[in-house]
Amino acid sequence: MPSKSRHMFTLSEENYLKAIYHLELDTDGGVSTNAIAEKLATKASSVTDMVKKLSEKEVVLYKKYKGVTLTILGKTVAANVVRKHRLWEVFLVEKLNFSWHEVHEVAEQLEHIKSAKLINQLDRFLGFPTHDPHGDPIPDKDGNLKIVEKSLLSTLSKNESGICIGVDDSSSEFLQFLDKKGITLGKKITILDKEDFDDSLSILIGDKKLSISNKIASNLYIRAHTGQ
Amino acid sequence: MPSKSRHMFTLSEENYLKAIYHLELDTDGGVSTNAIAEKLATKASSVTDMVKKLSEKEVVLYKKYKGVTLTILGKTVAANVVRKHRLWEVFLVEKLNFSWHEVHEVAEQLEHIKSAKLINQLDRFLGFPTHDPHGDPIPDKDGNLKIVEKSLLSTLSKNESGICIGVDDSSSEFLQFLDKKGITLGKKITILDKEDFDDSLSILIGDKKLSISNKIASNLYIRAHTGQ
DNA sequence: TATTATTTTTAGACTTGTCTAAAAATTTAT
DNA sequence: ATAAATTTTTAGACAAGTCTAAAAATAATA
Repeated sequence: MPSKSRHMFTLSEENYLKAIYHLELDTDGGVSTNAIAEKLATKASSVTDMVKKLSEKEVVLYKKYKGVTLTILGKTVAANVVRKHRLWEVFLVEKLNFSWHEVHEVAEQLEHIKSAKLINQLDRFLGFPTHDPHGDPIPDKDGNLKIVEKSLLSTLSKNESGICIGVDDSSSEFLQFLDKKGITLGKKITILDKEDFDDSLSILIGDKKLSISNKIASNLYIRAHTGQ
Repeated sequence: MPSKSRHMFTLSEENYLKAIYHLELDTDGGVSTNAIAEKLATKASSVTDMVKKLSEKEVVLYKKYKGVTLTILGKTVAANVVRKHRLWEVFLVEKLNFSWHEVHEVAEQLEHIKSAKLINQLDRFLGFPTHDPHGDPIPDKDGNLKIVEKSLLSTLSKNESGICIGVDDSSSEFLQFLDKKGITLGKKITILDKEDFDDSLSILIGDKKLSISNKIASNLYIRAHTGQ
């Protein structure tokens, strides 16, 4: 009976903290009960119950009907789960030959393994990576993210170019689509032309010319790449 | 809601199957309720409940008051958990610089990760190891063990020698004791002398002479090693 | 074999995390 | 600003896995 200290969290608690963490990143103000319920594919009533519990454990701030916010402690715990998730994803791709579209499900399980030594050694073994296979930043031990200046491919103008550094939608379908088109992280992409009619793009990637829809271009992150 | 097929087992069910698997190896006939309870540090009444459930899932044979036996299916499931446990132990020692006394706790968690691809790729990544860091055999995909002829160091006679290939007691304390004495798997051990009084041994390991108690010698497995 | 001791099972309760259905609060719209 | 729609919370229930305490079965002993 590992005496349930304020620093031990169940699998379910970790998943809630992670969901709130992600939702907070693109929400201003508290995260709503419904938003959490949707993200975790559960019911609002279940969220209310859990949020009360997390509030007692002092990892979230909660005022009835007002949504929740992570405390410093909560943010640290959540970031650590995210850190583990992304490090495992790197491991799966770099060492075990997984494709980037196959890693999420397994990392969802591995992120809950508890062992500080394991994760620190894994980090070292992987060469202290800063980004996961989808281009998302890996929080450091203190939960801090290295922010990289990035823009959506769809915002570039004709003749501009950049390096593909991440995806916004990391669903399996989208990633497999990118594989099929030969679009992978690290590749240089140049806008050859933009079609006003449907905002589709003609791009140069490697030595191949491709035409991609605006929907695709709105899900690809690019790091500016001036000069050749 | 992963529709609970006959091939999906909860963490708790897997732990029971594993416990029964290990107990069956050194018991003839059914495994008793109390034995399982002791191994899992739980109560006999809990075991009875779980055993009924496992019986319905057709992974154990159970007759009230008569103990349990694994079915073919149950044995396969259990062996697969053991396989995962031991492969992860190899990973931790070989790749992440864990000591052999540190791996058990973490492997207890990792053994429950569900992904056939993960375990197959891990196996390949590790070079298809046949034994874990304590010398225990790793079941293959079908649950079969490669049996190696082994004897306890305590059964060797004066002037006989062998290769240290495993431990019986793999508690952290014992393993750390062995570390301190410089006794590791793969080393050649020669019996220099046996003391009738307390059955202690004088041994040669590498180029060092050591005196070890019978208790130690009864926990070390040796593969016969004729000639030099 | 009768009695005692041990093992195993049953019965009922508790916790965690979830759900449905209904009530309450908040927000939106008229 | 009041009514309608939406969101959130409460209340009560359920399944999994565990526990304690008591009953039943089996094993050991006299």
